[in-house]
Amino acid sequence: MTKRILSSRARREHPKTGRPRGPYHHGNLREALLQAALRLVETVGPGGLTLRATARLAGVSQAAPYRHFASREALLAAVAEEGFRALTAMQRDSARHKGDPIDRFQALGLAYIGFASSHPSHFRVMFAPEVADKFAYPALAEAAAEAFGLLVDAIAECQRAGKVKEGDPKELALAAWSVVHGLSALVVDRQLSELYPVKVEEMARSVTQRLFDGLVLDP
Amino acid sequence: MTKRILSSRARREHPKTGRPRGPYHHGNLREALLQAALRLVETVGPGGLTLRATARLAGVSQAAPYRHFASREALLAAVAEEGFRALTAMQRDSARHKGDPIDRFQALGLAYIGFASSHPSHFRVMFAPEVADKFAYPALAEAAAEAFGLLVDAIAECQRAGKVKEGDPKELALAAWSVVHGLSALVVDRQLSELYPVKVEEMARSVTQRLFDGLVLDP
DNA sequence: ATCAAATGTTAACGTTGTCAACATTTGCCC
DNA sequence: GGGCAAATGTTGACAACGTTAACATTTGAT
Repeated sequence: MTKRILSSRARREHPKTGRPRGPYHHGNLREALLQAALRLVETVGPGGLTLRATARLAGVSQAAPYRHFASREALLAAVAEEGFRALTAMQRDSARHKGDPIDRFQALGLAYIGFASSHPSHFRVMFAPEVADKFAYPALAEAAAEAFGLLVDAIAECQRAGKVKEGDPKELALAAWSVVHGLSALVVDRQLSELYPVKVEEMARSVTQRLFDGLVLDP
Repeated sequence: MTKRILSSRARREHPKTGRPRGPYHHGNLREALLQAALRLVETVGPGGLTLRATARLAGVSQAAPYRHFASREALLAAVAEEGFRALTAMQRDSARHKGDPIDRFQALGLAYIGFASSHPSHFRVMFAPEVADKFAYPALAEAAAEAFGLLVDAIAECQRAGKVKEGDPKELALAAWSVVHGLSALVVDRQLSELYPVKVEEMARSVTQRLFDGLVLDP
């Protein structure tokens, strides 16, 4: 049996609240709230991602989310975690079919920028100050670390293949992360509107190329 | 005569609001509000930077700010603008005494990261999503453009001195901006907490060096 | 079957952004 | 100087929000 998600609880509407009067228990409210939040963040942006709006979209009362998320911050953390997982998946996917380690590495960076520019609001939540301490949410911290780990591994792979300079792969990966994250943040925060939007891919290639010029070993 | 700033309006307190009952007109409320907002953003962070708190700190009523700022967003834009001006000043200052164009260029980048890590909350407001369209605030757009212009000019100078590859200086500057902005954002958003905080300067040098490796012409 | 735990609801509280209505002050024009 | 409009302040209201307390319903273990 498929799980019901969002506000599709059965039965008829409550005359006062207008909320569909479903079975008292939702069945999988946590997941439904997360889906509702993800939908909200894309449609109305991070500012419109409120607990009450999420509850409305999921078809439950304003206080129901507190059984599953301790606070708005906790909901944002869950949304951010989901973002890191989606980002990681997108990066893996775009690197999968590249044979050359350098190509794989570049694909990761381009996918990062691609994710940011195609899901700007979601990307912002992933780095929003509202989640003051990421490490208070271990699942979030782990999802974020996995994304960074992808870069570190790719660098190490390039080094093993003799295609990138020696050095601590973490340090090199930090430089790489900084470039792609920086361009992503500038794009998402509309600091580059003069050039926006078609040239994002072009800028991404240019910017990552500048970095490679510094990392790659020429024969 | 010196201008009164913040809540130092004369006379005695109002028995109900507790607010000092000063002369009805403040004299320079816009500036006082801006100073109050700058103080707030450093003490309580971007989330605590509310219109009402700003008004309280400036010693005026909750609605008074609306005579000078159309909305909270407008106040945030003014704070952001002030941030870009401070950043530009810091960058200029740290590059002033460098003779070599490359050194000047690196100083700009290090100053950028230095500003971000020493004023994280202010830095966040400068790139916050609440100010949806920077170009709705021409003074803000201009202040931001000036900071970017600093980088572009420094690159062009390096090129004239034959120290950096040929190419559109804007494009090269974008790569540079991306690196320093990316590292700044990662530091400010506490993505690098394992390494934090003493190593920021070290990371900054490392990361900018990686970029230079790609830009600088070796003899 | 019973009863505690899990999970939902309603109703409040304080805070916020914003606006309308009103008050005071300032500065200009005669 | 006197009067009057504009500038700039105040008060009081409203809706939306996060959060909590008190209560209701359902579920699952014994």
